[in-house]
Amino acid sequence: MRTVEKALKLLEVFSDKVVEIGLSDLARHSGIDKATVLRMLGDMAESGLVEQNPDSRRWRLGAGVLRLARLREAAQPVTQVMTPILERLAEQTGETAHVSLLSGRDLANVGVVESTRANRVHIEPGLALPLHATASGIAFSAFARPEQTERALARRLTAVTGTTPTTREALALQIQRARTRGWAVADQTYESEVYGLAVPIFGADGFACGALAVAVPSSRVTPAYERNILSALAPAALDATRGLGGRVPPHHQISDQE
Amino acid sequence: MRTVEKALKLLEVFSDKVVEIGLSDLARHSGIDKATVLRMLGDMAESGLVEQNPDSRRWRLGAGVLRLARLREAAQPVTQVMTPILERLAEQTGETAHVSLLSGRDLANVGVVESTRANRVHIEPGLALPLHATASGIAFSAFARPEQTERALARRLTAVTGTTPTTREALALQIQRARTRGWAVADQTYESEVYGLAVPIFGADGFACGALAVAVPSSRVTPAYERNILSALAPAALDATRGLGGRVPPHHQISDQE
DNA sequence: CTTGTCGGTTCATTATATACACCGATGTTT
DNA sequence: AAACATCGGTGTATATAATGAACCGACAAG
Repeated sequence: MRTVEKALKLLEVFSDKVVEIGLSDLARHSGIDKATVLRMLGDMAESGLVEQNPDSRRWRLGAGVLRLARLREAAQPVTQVMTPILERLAEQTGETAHVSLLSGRDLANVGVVESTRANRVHIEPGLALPLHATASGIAFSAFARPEQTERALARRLTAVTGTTPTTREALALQIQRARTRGWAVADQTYESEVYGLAVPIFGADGFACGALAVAVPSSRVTPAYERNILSALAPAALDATRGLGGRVPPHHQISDQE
Repeated sequence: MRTVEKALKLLEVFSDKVVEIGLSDLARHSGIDKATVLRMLGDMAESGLVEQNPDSRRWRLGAGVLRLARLREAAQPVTQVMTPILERLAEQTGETAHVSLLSGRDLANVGVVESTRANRVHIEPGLALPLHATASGIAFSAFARPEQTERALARRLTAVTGTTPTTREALALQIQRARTRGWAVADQTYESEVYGLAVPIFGADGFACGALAVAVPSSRVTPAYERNILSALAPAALDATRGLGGRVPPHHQISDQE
């Protein structure tokens, strides 16, 4: 594997659970030799991507990622544009709304507004969503550039829950259904007891660049509830696409019937 | 030079001026062979650090940086904590306030609130501030871990303007003055006609981890004006240190006399 | 005292990054 | 329209940089 790729893969250990990690832990986790990991961390620290806690000697994400995010946000204000859209969507549906964009192999969750209800779905910020196991991933894949869709289909499809599509055929069917409807559904394919509804967000080229989604506790889902969410998702997705400088392709529409 | 370091150095071309860049341009700018640059970009795209505009085939920062920033922000909410502090500081002083944290070799600007006055200092988000040429850099270096201070002094000190300190002795003097005063000043050492005042922000270890600063058009500076800004900076820096979970070392104080 | 683990260093081996030449496509100049 | 330049991207022999096992001192637990 390429060295740069390996080094950047190290960053994937970080999550809301793992905020800091020691050298040996990281080496074990990544399967890379300690000496190599240390050198990579040193290189990444030079550019501020990671930093070392001087007391514990453990490593964490560095201030450089904030700098890069600000640069990107100045060039294209995704967070700024999406926050009010997510807030309205969460308010209208009473459920957790989130937005994700293509980031390498997966969709990166780049914005969440949680429901205020006691029984709600929690989505951790910065989570990487697998394309085949989430409503967002299906909605994206259904309207992405053909080569992106093919990549999603060609990957090894790991079962996250019992209902995750794991064959190319099953995933292709989901994508096809999403393509005709204009939206995607994921019934506990990523987390049990979580039901997801998602619609694509389009880029300037008229292909999907991400997805807008609402996540609901399965227990609350009824056909009427679902229709209500979709009727809020459709205009929100349009706002999102326009706000990000994208273009909805002709003939695209969100049909609110099964 | 190490490969990972070289690859990450490519990210430094991006700024508010350069939002997208083509392969050949990037190769020329970095002095690295086109083929190598392309492979590095491919590796970084895999993890979402950069992405390719499918139409222009040019490269830009990817959604992955937003994901990483959200992860870090969830672990330590820098932006969230600093925004109200900056807003109050900008309001109290009527000038542009900004905060920066150590990120690799330099300080990374991770938050700005601009003055509302017509004649004001503009600071671009995500800017990397050289340690020797800015008030923030001096304030940081004066209270940083000794090895950080030494690194700052040992570097090649490039003249950015006519008044930038370029010898180790000149820089050491500035740092020493900042250490006794508790704050640093930079009179047009980075941008002409910009006067900077900065105070350190401390980490949990009692050493500086960044700086809080106010930037003023030189024409407005008088001793009284400066004192006024310092009296707003001092409590703001205390709030910042505490808000970020840091600890102000004993005996540290900000003296408002020259 | 023994044992295990930590972060970090060293250095011979080898796998990987590199640079050159080259490609077809696109755009400019003459 | 012919000639030329530049673009993004590819293939490959070569050389450089990544690698991993052994080792270090420090620390903690038993």
